[in-house]
Amino acid sequence: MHTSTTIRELGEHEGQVVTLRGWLAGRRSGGKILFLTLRDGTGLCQAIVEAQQADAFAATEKLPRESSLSVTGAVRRDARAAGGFEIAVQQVAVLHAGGEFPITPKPHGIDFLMEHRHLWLRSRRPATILRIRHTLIETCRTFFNARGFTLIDTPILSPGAGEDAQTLFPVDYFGETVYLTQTGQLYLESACMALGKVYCFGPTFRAEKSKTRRHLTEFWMIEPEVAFAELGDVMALAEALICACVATVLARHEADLIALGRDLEPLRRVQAPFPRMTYSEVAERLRSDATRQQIETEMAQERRQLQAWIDQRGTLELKLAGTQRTWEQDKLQLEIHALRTEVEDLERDLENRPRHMELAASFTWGKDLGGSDETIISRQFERPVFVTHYPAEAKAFYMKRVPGDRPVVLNMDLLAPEGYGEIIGGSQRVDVLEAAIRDKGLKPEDYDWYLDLRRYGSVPHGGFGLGIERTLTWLCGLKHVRETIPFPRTLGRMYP
RNA sequence: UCCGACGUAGCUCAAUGGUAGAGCGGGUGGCUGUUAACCACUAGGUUGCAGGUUCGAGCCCUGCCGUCGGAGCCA
Repeated sequence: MHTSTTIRELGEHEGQVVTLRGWLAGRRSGGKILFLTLRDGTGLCQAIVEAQQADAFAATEKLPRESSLSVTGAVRRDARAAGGFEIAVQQVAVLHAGGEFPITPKPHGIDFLMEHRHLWLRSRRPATILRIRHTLIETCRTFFNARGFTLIDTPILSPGAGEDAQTLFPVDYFGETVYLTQTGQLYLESACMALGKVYCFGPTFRAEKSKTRRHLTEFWMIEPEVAFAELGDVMALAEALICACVATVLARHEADLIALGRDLEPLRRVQAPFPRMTYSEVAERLRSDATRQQIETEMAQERRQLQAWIDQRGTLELKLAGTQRTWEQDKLQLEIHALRTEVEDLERDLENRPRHMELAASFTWGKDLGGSDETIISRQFERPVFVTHYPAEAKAFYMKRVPGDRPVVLNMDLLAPEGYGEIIGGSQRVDVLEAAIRDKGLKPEDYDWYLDLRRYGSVPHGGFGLGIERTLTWLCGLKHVRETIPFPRTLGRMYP
């Protein structure tokens, strides 16, 4: 029996005979020599099988990709191996010879990949994103723990609406209808009155019939709640949290982010203080000539980019027609395929722009900001932007009001830059509750326990919710939230 | 719920209304340093489903189903 090790630690065993256990990620053959690529969850490495090792050669010569196996052999340094080390195989034990693996090293469409999400996770890109997700979550927890917050697990089954009854998932609970939680907030407020500074982290569910790159029906949210906090304190907390998340992800995952194609410069610019605007200022800005001109400029740039990509594709296609060697054709076809996807995305974006411009130009005070409005505003800043003081009519009952002709609430949304939009929503909480509930057409008796919080020693308090998937989409520079969660639940997809 | 695009081999895509093809993946054979290897041969199709127009439909029309993107709503 030889030392078992992992691919990550291979370099520490140079010259020794070790055993690696993992999956067959790929194979190339050279007649009397095989180049296996092994994957074990810590990395990838090359294993060499020569024909003299007759048993090992026979065992792996036709082994399908993604079969599981353990290989034993000497670790040696070789510049030709990716990672710098390779293993010269002496023995192979096939743990399970698989069937033909559906996902090939060639491009696939998103529908096919999502249909095979359980297998797609083995590919490098999903695994990279999930590791960054792990870091993001760990950073959030560490951030709150270090500041004296107590973790409170709030229930997932709940008797009533947190925000909007229209978007609740009903569940049969021994003959009664209860709902999957949309937020832990109301329960968190109770715990806040007991422990001062608290946070919850868990899945939340919204039955929104939205099919956009920003939406999941099941997503994870981290929500802090702080006693004696006013809106400014809540904003300062959110700002510090985002700075910590960006800094930690940059520090630990620079290579991963580059592998995902993320431009690091915009992330490096994420430093406090973030710009702050009121809703009314945003409404004016949306309707302004400057914004219209900005969108037109962006569209002109996009059209130029689109033409450049189309020209580039044409050049590559010509080159492809004149190319003999197939490996070069292969590479050209991949580039053409990637360009085609980029062109399609950009064309779609350009199609939507006039509509978004129209929506912004005709924006009226009182509406909540739409996704396209957030995108427009967040493209105007290099750092995340706070938008505060939304119309009370557009927001939930539990936000504290500022009285006036057109009442606003002490709330804030944080918009991620580069067009990503809202990643945080929060507020200072209401203290005169019953009237607020009635104003929203809700029944106070449904919220009796929550009303108790204002009957027994209420204090000013506030908090916010951070959407993990949207934040991760922004950090990784992805086009769609569905890649940031292991098994996305969207309108129209429940499988696998 | 509404608007738009798409649906061809296991996968990614071609195919003026006129004989359904390529590459990858699979199979067989060859090659001792490959890097999403390469070379030769090979199998693989009810063109999403149901109607319609036409001498003739993958292509045109209608309906349905599915996927993708957007609006409303939202983290």
